[in-house]
Amino acid sequence: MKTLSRKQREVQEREARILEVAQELLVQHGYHGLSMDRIAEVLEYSKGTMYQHFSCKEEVLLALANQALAVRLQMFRCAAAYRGRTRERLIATGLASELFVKLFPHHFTVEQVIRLPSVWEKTSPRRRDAMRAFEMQCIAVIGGIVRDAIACGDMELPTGTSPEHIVFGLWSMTFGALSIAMTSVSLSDAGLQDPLAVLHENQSRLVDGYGWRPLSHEYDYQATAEKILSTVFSAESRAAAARNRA
Amino acid sequence: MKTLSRKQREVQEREARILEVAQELLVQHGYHGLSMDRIAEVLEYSKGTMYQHFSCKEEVLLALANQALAVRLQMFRCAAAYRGRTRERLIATGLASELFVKLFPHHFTVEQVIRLPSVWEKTSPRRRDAMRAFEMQCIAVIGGIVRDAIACGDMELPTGTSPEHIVFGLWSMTFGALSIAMTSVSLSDAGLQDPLAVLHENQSRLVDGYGWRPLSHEYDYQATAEKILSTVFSAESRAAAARNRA
DNA sequence: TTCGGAATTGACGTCTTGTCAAACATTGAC
DNA sequence: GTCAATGTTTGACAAGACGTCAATTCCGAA
Repeated sequence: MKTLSRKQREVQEREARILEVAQELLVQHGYHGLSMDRIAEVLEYSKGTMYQHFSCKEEVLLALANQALAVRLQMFRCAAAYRGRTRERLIATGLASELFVKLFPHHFTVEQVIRLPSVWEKTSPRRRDAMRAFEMQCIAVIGGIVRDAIACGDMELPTGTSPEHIVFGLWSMTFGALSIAMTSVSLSDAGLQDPLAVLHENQSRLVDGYGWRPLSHEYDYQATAEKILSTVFSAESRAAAARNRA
Repeated sequence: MKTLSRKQREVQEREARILEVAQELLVQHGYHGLSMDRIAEVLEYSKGTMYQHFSCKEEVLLALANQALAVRLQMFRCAAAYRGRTRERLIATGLASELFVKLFPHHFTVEQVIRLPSVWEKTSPRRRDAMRAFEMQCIAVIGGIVRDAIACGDMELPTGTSPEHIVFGLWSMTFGALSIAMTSVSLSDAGLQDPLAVLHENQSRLVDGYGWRPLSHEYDYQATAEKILSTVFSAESRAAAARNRA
């Protein structure tokens, strides 16, 4: 029993190291620079051993994605637990997404690649389901805030509009804005020097459009954001700032 | 002179055929199924000849992207020329994006791939600039509608907010929603059966949030959308419907 | 017909993924 | 301590992709 569990621990340990190296290669040399051979070479294991852990390269990527998504879900839960008005809690989740992309810049590439049908197809149902579960739980966290807002009278939704509609709106806008900001080259040429600030404005306007009180001109949400960054996510925002400097 | 131009025509013709085949392979076998060897095999040319036209595989992809983007820009311009209130013209451009992704489903994969840094790096400045130019012109078209709205009093923007901010909001939301809808598997599990309808609602709410008149509850924009689809984009919407059936 | 430059070819070098038989290590029974 | 059985690790190998380039073919002009 003891020896078995030691073996198991060794296997888990090595799996973690594989992902560590994979992430490092991804950060340093991009997607092109990530290969099973190179991971094996760095870790001084043979390629065969790699394939004992992950049946294909795509599985490594999806495992990497899931690792990061677990952290993101945790951050979302911290954000949703912020003690404040419902709309402030929503802002906290928005800040969580931004800090997440700053802290895990490689995750963006990973998600871009993993979502390609020809890559997705090769992954295992087990890990696919894990990823879906993370996605659903993130939606549920934000959806919960929306429901709280309705319950406490901060907002009314017309019949036919479910809380998930707002979640989808914020999700798509945030995802889209970060995607474009990360990959598009000509934004500042088009008069968009600070896409993050513009994203914040648009998020506010969208939520205003749903009549979620207090509306953006009735309340100092800038102060809310600063407070959240310095309390709930103080460690994360310091780490992100440090990374920005480097 | 005459013979030279005939040669040139032959070259252009072949280039078009290469892109045709590349698109077909992409649609039928996904990104994984697209290779230079296979294009050459289908066209019964040698691989070397392929590389006379495109210096690498990435160039083929970017050429494909630019081909589609030219069509999209054209569609945007048609949309913006719709004779109606400014907000109706905006809706026309939204419909144009949707029809575009329905008519060029492969373009989505292409853009996803081309935006990967390790792919983008290998492309030529010439084609990169072309892509950037298409992007900027699309922004300019929508930006023009926003400016018209301000000029005719349909909307006021606070100081510090440029028309491009709204463009970015709509762009990111639409891009994000379509991305998620195309690649995410668990949407209907999360209560989002019809992401396109939800996108429309969110676009309306965002524009409402900017106070662009007439607001969504003051006007029948559903009717506008139907009219646009049956007039400006009647050919495109019929083609998209036919493709949906298949 | 012949010549010279341009276009075309496909074998080749290199890299990557994923497999598998053989070598090696570990365990538990005696 | 020995040994067989079981599990693990290895690296050579097959398959397939990209991109190159020397050799060949083609073609128009003289």
